[in-house]
Amino acid sequence: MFSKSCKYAIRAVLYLAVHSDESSKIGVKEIADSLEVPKHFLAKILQQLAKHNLIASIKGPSGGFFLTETHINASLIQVVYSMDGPEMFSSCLLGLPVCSSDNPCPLHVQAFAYREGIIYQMKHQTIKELANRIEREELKL
Amino acid sequence: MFSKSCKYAIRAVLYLAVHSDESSKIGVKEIADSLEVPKHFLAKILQQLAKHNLIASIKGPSGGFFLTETHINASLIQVVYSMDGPEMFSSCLLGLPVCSSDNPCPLHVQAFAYREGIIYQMKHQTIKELANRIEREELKL
DNA sequence: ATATTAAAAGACTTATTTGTCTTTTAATGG
DNA sequence: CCATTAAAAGACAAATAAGTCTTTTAATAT
Ligand code: FES
Ligand code: FES
Repeated sequence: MFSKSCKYAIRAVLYLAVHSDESSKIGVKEIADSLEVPKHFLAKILQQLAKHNLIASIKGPSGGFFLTETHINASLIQVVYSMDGPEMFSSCLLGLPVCSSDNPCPLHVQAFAYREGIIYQMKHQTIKELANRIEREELKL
Repeated sequence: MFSKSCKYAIRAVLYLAVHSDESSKIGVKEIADSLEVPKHFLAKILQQLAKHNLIASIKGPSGGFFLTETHINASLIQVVYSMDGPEMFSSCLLGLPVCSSDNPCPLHVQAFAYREGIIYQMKHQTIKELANRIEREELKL
């Protein structure tokens, strides 16, 4: 469903949501170590997220990555979109050229419900809310 | 979610379910043309399905691929399993090493529920039932 | 038997994704 | 200003997935 880059991106953003803020930035190394993902690969992903204004970054000593109030009140859907593009939201489970309820494939009904369910959550829940739930319920990253 | 091979495989099996039987076999060319997928690539996929006994094949003149009564009463889940292996049924949406309700990732609740929905359908519906529905509702392949 | 047909098998190429490494740029503190 | 720190940028390399092509094997009909 998601590419590896996208999975790493989601986890990294949530990690930042839980652990960082304006005054305590976090470096790639710490994130990569915590999430157990390749450091340099993650660096490129974080760069891309920063370029799309989904996370903030500052160079130099005491620099690193962090989320501002704006970032943390956004939804995860932006992250998915910036990593994997729009296809995920609209593509047919069987790879047919269009996915539509008017002209559905044999698996459309379930597939559509599945996709919409996940999208709905990612769209209508802020990163902050997710981060709170992660801390409250001690969810994995 | 599914690899391209797996998508082609599902579509090909459903195509055979609708159009073939013991007495009217179908060649790779016809299937590839109908589904608009690369012929030689599909050939390898059909070979693999045949080797796993999910479809039947006969060489030579008037040969081709087809489904027997046994094949058509099986479920699609076998096809997925034989192409993409068991990961799809058990892997975490965020790529964490294990997916479990005991130790869930932040997206587990939705991801799990909806995944189970698709798996349930693929597991408890026979290929024959699906084929009937495809003809009745004129679904795409 | 033999020519024909179509799948089986396997070698190979291309494309995409994932991962690594090095160099450059910018911010900070002394 | 200068040394240090950490992200940005970009060039590569490896791994996997997707697709192509050729040769071999088996079934059929003449
Ligand atoms: S048409 Fe296939 S999932 Fe919607
Ligand atoms: S733990 Fe991530 S989907 Fe179940």
